[in-house]
Amino acid sequence: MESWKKLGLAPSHAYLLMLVLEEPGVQPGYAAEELQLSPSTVTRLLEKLEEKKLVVRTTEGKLTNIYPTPKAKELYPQMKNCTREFQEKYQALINEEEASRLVKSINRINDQLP
Amino acid sequence: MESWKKLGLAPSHAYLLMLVLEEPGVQPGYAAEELQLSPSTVTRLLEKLEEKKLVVRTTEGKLTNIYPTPKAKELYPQMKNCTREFQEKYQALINEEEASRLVKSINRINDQLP
DNA sequence: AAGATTTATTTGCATATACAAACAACATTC
DNA sequence: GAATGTTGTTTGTATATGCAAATAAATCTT
Repeated sequence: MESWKKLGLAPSHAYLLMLVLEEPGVQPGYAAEELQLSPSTVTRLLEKLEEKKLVVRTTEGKLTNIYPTPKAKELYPQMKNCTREFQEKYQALINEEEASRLVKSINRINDQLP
Repeated sequence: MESWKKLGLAPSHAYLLMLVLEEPGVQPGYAAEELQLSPSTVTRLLEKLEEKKLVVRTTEGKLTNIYPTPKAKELYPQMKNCTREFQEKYQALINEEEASRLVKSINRINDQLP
């Protein structure tokens, strides 16, 4: 988590921002599903990201599109680094097969949930 | 989660209360470790439980002991029921071996964490 | 086309939780 | 035994998050 602090972004903000960078124009509802958050939480995260001039929202009718600003684009490589660091740290910490077993278990269970 | 509502207790409150019922006189710090919560969170939960006359705190020196009230003791069977219901619901939902594999994975990983 | 239903987003309010600082009692050291 | 450090608990403040209601736009019904 250390790494994120340098960026001045909480992980949840950063993950949303990366999604916006990877799919410019993405809509809040889709982002909510993708990140497994409620729509209202996404709205709150977007408020913060907008304050920080990292995204802009354009609303047309009932749809809203989210776009990254240039400032956000500059941050992208650093954010990628953070996710990499994070993974490396945890893969060192957690035995690798164990982690992949866990991920598989979780995915299988997820498939079975309603 | 339905089941808990009837009791008027959020699950986290109920789990703390059950701990207190099972180990009367337990201390906040110990409860925090046991429930994997921070001490401050336990304090906040205790405030609520005390308001509802389900526990009492007695402070001597820097130590605090938590005791269940008779009212809490009456609730115990119902709370036990809730945990049972909850488990049954999820074991029906999730394939059983899968769940136990997952629990094992999580435990193994937990053992390896610092 | 007016009214009813559905859908996407935002707001108001509530809860859970933590971190850091404050506090209070105890323990250590010189 | 006064100063310093340690430990257990509580407060102040902040963040993350969700549910239910409000809003607003799109779609369907008749």
